[in-house]
Amino acid sequence: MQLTHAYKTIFKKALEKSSLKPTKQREHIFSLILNKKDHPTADEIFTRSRETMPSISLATVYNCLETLVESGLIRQVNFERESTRYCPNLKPHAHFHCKETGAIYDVDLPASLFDSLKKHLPKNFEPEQIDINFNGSIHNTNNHS
Amino acid sequence: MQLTHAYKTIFKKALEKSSLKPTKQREHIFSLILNKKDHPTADEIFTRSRETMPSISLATVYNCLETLVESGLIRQVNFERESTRYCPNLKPHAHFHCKETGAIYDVDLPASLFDSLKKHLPKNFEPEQIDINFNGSIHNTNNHS
DNA sequence: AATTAATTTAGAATGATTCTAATTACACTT
DNA sequence: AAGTGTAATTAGAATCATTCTAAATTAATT
Repeated sequence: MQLTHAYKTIFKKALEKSSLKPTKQREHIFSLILNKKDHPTADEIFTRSRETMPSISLATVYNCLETLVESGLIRQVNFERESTRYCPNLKPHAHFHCKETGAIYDVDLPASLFDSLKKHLPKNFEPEQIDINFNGSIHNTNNHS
Repeated sequence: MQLTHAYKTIFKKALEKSSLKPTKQREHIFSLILNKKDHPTADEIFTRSRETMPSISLATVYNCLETLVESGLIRQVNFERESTRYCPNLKPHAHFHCKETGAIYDVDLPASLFDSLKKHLPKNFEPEQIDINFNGSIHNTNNHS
């Protein structure tokens, strides 16, 4: 539940670039998301935060998540109208949502694929973010069937 | 605000396949979405419905939209946590969301692109639906700048 | 120590959607 | 045509994630 020195620097730099302060709460939530990469919801983050920071409030969790997203340290992931989830993986990737378990998996994609997607937009469309979401199920690959 | 004969057949067939009934309300809402392809929300559909069917309720609109989605006649489109929007375009395509105006545009994509996306999934991941959402702005292409 | 601005906090408010229970519509028997 | 049963519709209450509000706290600066 501690940021490495490297991440602490990234964290401070990113916040200061938007003239935001690297507070205890923001750092706590950032480290929590970094260290358990399971795409938690705000409420799950709230519960986990309180284990080591019992005084934190839900509003603060929402506030911190917003500032972390704004400063580019984490990404939001939305599936249908489920609660927003948060993801520390900043590499180009997609998400797979298992409709049976509700789990979300990162799917790495080459940047070239994002480029070819962009080619299909009209020239004056300027995408800032591209979200690719798979929805489906995960087959049990039982050996020796 | 009337379905063509061809669409009426498609409509009936699709519902009957799931043993659902082609009611007045369902047909009304389907025709409304087909004829104004601007990705309306449930609430917008509710308002438009009442113009010609004043007795319809919001709950019915939600119910009908659910059955139309289930029977594959329309698709849901979600951007962040905004209200769900509905789309009658069943061809493979993506959506572009203009963050300035909030408007949503269809972006046609070749099926081959969806295929190459699928190739990046682990073998036991079975996608049922792939959502591709662009978020950004639309530049004003002023001539003679 | 006093001033200021930003952040955190608790709890209320919001808003989209879903749920509930009652009513209505319709297909199928008698 | 009346009766029965099932599905669909309806109004309004309930839910739940998120945002808002206003007060309290914190930290940096004078």
